[in-house]
Amino acid sequence: MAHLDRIFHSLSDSTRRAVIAQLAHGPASVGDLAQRHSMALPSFMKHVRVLEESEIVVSRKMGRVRMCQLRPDALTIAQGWLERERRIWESRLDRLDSFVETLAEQDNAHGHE
Amino acid sequence: MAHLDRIFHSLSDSTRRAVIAQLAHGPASVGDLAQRHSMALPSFMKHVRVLEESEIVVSRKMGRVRMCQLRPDALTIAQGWLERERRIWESRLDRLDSFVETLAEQDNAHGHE
DNA sequence: GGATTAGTTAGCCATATGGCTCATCTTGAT
DNA sequence: ATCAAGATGAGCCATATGGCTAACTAATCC
Repeated sequence: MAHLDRIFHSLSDSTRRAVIAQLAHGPASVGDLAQRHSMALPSFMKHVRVLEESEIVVSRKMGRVRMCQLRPDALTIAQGWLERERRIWESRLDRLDSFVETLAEQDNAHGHE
Repeated sequence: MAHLDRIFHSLSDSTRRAVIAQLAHGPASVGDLAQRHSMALPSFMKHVRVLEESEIVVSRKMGRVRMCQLRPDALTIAQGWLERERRIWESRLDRLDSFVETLAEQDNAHGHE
């Protein structure tokens, strides 16, 4: 599960989430992305690399500019995991509800409303 | 957005994701949870604490046993963020499609610049 | 009461993270 | 040909993370 580790780790930093949010609106160069975050470029580059290693972002160099963009399926893996767990959790709550209902019915067995 | 930071950080560790997965099936004590992960209890407790600080898990002590359970809205915040970003990203791709179509049409009409 | 069980606290350690600066390299503009 | 711009590489630093052991507390069991 090292991939999920990397994906969620990427998402755990607000700078990187901001980069994702920005890239959701369209491709941008490292410089463009860096501008909004008052941070030295080498520091910022580390974030870009983290995003690339988690396969959320791809980039390629055109001239001296590196253009970055989101991968089409960037967030679906993370969403998939969350959705699966939530489903399990909710189906359990449903069963629990009906279990509680059953209990309630049994409880009412001798005093029907 | 320190809260999102903490949530995604919690999710970035496979031990903690396993705990969430287990808790999705129902409450469990710290001991129950720890058993499957060959790890010293104090190490494991740190994970539990991380999960509590990110408000994914709540626990309360009954006797000498600490019972843990998922919070009902545990994963919705993370899902919400992911869903918002994906929506932006996809609506942009839609616009881009029509933009490319438009370009193609113009290209056919006038030639290039 | 004494032993056992389930956590908890404290502290150690190696590595990872996230920031910085300074030096370098490549490309684009003049 | 030179210079500026956009990255990139190397390396420093403080703090955080994730593991451990050992010692302690508090509930339960015999």
